Amino acid sequence: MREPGLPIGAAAQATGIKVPTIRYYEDIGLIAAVPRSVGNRRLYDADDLKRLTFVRHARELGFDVEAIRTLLSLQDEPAQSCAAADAVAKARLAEVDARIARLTALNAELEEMVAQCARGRIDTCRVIETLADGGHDHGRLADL
Amino acid sequence: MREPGLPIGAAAQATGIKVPTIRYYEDIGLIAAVPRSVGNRRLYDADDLKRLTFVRHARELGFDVEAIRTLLSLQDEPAQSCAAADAVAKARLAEVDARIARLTALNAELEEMVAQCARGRIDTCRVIETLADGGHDHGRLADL
DNA sequence: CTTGCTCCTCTAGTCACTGGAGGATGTAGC
DNA sequence: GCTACATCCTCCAGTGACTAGAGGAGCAAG
Repeated sequence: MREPGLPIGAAAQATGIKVPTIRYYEDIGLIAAVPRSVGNRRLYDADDLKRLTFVRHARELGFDVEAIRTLLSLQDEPAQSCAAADAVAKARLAEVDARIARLTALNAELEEMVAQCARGRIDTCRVIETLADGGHDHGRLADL
Repeated sequence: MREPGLPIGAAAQATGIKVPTIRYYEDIGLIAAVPRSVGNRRLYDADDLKRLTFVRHARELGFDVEAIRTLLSLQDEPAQSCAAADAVAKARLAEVDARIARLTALNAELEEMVAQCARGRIDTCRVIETLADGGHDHGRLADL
């Protein structure tokens, strides 16, 4: 039972995902290809919009595309999906916690820099020196 | 007064930046090209290591390459650099604060998801439903 | 029937790296 | 001096998750 559905622009508005991004998701197989109109336009019905909204929300929560793929496949299974979905969510949670910790440390350091800069004379400004000192090993360069 | 200096591998170890990344920084002109040995190997002296460390630390603090370029150019100017460096740091601080706020909200939502899943029976797992609901508009997809 | 919008595909660009191929150089042991 | 072997060199391609543009086709209104 597929109703005709909306063209991609309307789907984009409805879901808050940009048009090229929707096409991209189809390209990489994250979202199945939807049926086309006679004039070859994509048509999105209510179910498709739901799936797109699911993806958007998951992306907002920081799940990467692979995780979302997993989640989407779990969605179709009835039973044990819970443990698996839980694992994905927990992994994400751990990442988020780590990031918050890192950013908090970072915040403290930046605030110190700005404070020193604000009250010091020009020759005592230590914004750059603070950075150059090498500092306190916040972790790797990767994925702040 | 340039001492001979270390080869790139040792520089990488000393600064915590990977070898290809150091070469990449030179490529994009973030770091000036260092002198080479007779055998065409890059040689890094103490000053170069300082500059690399500066870059690493700035990247850890979440500055993007353009901001670091600005910071590095400010470093060479004597006087007004403080105000400019301060502005860069402040802008970055605001971003960091925003990120922390976002991640904290996200953390709460993930924890709720996981908690519901953990104590519920299989058929009451709500990880996927929570995602599918479309949720509370945390902002854009971009730069979590 | 023309204007102007939305849509199509395809290609290339973004950012900050990361990895590999294929070849040159440096060092340690024999 | 010779042989391993590690380290270095350059260049090119790939990553993730899009984003932007070219060039063309479809569609709805006046």
